[in-house]
Amino acid sequence: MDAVDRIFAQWRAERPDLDVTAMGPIGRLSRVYHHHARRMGETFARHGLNGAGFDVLATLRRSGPPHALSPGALMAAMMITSGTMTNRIDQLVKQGLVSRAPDPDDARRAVVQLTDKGFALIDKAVADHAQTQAALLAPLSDTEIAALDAGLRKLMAAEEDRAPE
Amino acid sequence: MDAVDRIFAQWRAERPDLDVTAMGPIGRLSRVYHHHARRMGETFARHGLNGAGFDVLATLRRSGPPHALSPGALMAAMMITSGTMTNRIDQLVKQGLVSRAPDPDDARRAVVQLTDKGFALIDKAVADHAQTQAALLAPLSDTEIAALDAGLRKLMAAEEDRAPE
DNA sequence: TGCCATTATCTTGACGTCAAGATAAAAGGA
DNA sequence: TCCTTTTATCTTGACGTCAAGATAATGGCA
Repeated sequence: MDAVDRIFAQWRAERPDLDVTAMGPIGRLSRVYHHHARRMGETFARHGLNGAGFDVLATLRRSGPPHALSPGALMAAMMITSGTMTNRIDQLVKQGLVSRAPDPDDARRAVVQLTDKGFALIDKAVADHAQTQAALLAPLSDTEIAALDAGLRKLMAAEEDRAPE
Repeated sequence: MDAVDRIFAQWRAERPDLDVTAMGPIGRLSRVYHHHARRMGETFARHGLNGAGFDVLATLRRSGPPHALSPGALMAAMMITSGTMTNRIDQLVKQGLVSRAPDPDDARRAVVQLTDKGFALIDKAVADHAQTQAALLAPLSDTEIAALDAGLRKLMAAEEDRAPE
């Protein structure tokens, strides 16, 4: 009987005409997500970052040498809007973690690249982050993780089918 | 091979020293959560609400007659800060969906209560919401939903143990 | 070549959230 | 009773995000 079960029971009592069975898994997923976000945010903060900044640095880092992408490519990778991307890059430039230069081949484009400082920072932060993520799943056995992941994978696939453009 | 698998493969190539196995389930959970939030937001919008307003109205509705709670009780139910709560109530009062009155027994407290208009609105909106939630889980069989929920429940329990105050 | 639709990025304004602090009332001990 | 601590709510300022629109360069077609 957790917090979501209690909400479920309240709805059963107040609106017995409704089928609220989906509420359990969806409500728990939301709570777990927010818990993960908070824990990971603490990890990022230890490196002077927030989730937004970490995402950009990590995307550049894992893209491999020369650790440079256009704002548009970063946007696509993170599923955020252009205004958000501009803002994120501004902050990281201000912190000296990435550089922004015009693209010589297409003047509409910019090239966002990890600085040495940004590279060193993200390489440490991502190692810390991987440990945090492992800790978040530690309550589950490998079998349980696999079952959870299978369900999530199927839900994610359904979503990607839905918005194919 | 979904988007998260591709990110995973990039990390394996760039940082083979790290154990990034937890990234898959956690990354997928985040994506699924954001997809759910977007879909549910569309449902709320059809009723002139956003997720914040829906949460407040739904919490009051399922609390049963007289459909009234203090801001503090609402805060605890939704795990948000006091400033956020004040703002949410302000918006709903402005829309005529809830009333805010001083508590006669404790002048520090307020009593937030559903208006008739708010009651009628949430009763329709929550029915719509239940359907949306069911649709979000439709890609999974009952067995798969149970397996997913079992994992989430365990993660949620671990979180609640962690912050027991 | 010249023009127009498309693409890429940045700007603006609004929103919801939080952290920290202000205000005010209640509760409890001396 | 008085005073301190605790509790409940609201205020303020900052942040990250988005939607819509502005700006500017590219590419394809006539």
